Amino acid sequence: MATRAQLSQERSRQRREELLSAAIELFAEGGSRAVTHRAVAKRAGLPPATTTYYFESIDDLLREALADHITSWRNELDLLSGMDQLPRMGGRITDATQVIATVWAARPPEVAALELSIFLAATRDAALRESAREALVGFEELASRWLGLLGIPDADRLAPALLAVIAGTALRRQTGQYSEDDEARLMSEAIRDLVGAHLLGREKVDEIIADTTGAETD
Amino acid sequence: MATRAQLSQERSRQRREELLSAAIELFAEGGSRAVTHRAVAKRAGLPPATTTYYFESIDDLLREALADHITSWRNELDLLSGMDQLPRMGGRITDATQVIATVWAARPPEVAALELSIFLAATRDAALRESAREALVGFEELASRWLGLLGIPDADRLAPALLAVIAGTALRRQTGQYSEDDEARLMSEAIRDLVGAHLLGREKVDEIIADTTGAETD
DNA sequence: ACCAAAGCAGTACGAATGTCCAACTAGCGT
DNA sequence: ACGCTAGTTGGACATTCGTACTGCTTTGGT
Repeated sequence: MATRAQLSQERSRQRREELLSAAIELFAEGGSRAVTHRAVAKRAGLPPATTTYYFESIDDLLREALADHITSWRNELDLLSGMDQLPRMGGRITDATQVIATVWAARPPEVAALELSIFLAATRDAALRESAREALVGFEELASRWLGLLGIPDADRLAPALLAVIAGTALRRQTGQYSEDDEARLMSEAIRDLVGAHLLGREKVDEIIADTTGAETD
Repeated sequence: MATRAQLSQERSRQRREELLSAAIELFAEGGSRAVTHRAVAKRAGLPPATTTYYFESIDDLLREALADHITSWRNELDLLSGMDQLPRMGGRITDATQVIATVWAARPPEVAALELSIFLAATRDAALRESAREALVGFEELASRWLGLLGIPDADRLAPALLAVIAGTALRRQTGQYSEDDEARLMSEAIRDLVGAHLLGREKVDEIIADTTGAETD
C-alpha cells in the first residue's frame, strides 16, 4: 500500500499551503516588504529553512501565494455561481442590487484591499497577470449569468460596467471617505442606474441626454 | 542679504525633491521592495548618505514620496479644473464622454497602476489615507463641476458613481483583458448610461426595471 | 530488521539593508 | 581674516536578508 507515502505527501502539501497562507497574511498586513523567508516560516510556526525547501526563491513564494489566493477567490465565486440563489429573489432587480450590496458589505475592507493589491501586483508579473485575467473573466461570466437569470437581455454587454462600478467602489471604500452604509447605497444606486439605462437601450439614452443638455446650450 | 542662504535652501529643497522623485520611480517599477536608501540615492545621482540626511527613515521617505505624488496629481487635476475647457464642447454630453475617454487614453497604464497602488498603499497608513481622501474629494469636486457645466442637475450625486466607473475601468485595464480602444469604449458607454439614468430620475428608472423584469417573473 | 531515499531542520555565510557618525565643505556675519 | 553654523558626505556598524550546505529523522521496500 502507498498509504504511508500518500499520507506523507499529504502532510507535505499541507505544510506548503500553510506557508502560502502565512505569506498572504504577511502581505496583507505589511505589503511585499513584510514577506521574508524567516517571517513566513515564523508565522506558519515552522523552522526557518522550510521556506527555502519548498520554494525556489522568495519571489516564487510570494508569486505563488498571490496566485493561490486568486484561485481560491475564484473558486469561492464559482460556488456562489453554482448556487443560483438569485432567482429566489423573485426576479426583481432592485432586490438583486440589495443582494449584491449585502454580499459586498459582508466582505471586509481589509480583504477587499488584499484582493485589489493582488490585482495590481499582477501588473508587474506576467504569470500573475494571467491569473488575474482569468479571475476577471470568471467574475464577468458570473455577473453575466446572474443578470441573465434576472431576465436582462444582452447581459454580456452590461457585465463589464457592473464590475467596474463594483471595483471602483471597492477602491474608494479604502479611503474611508464614506461610511459603509453610504458605500453600499452608492454602489446599489449606480448599479440600478446602469441596469436601467441598459434596459432602456442606447438610442433612448442618447435621446434623453440630447433633450436635457442639448436644448439648454444650443 | 540672505540671497545666498536662500539659494542654498532652494538647492536643498530641490535635492529633496529629486530623492522623492527617484523613490516614486523605483516604487512604480518594482514596488515598495525596490525603494531602499542606496537605490534611491543612486537613481537620483546623489551620494548614499543623502537619503538618511533628508529623511528620518526609509518608511518616511516612501510615505512622503507617495503623499507628494498624490499632491502633484491633484494639482494637475486642479489645473484642468481651472481651464474649464468643457463648455467649448457645446454642452453635448456625448462629446464630454469623448473628452473623458481621450484624457483617459492619454494617461498610460503604468501611471494609472502607480496611482492605484498609491491609493491602496494608503490603506495601511493613516497619514497617507488622509492624502488619498483629499485627492478623492478633489476628483469628485472636479467631476461635479464639469457635470454642472454641462447642465446636469444634482451633479454632486452623480459624481461618485462616475469616479467609481473610471477607477474600476482603470483597475481592469491593468489585466490587459480588453484592448485600449475597448476599455475607452466600455468606460464611455458606462458613463453615458450613468448620466442618462441620472437625468431620467430614480422613479423612471425603477419603473423601467419593474416593467422589464417584474413582468417576466411575476 | 535493515537500508536506500526522501523529507526535514539547524546552521553558516555572503550580500544587502537601515542607520549612524565623524569629518569635510562652503557660505555668512563679524 | 576668521571662526561658526548648516549643509553634506564617505565610511563603518549591526542587523537582516536570501540562500546553500550538512547532517538528522522519518518513511517505504525488502
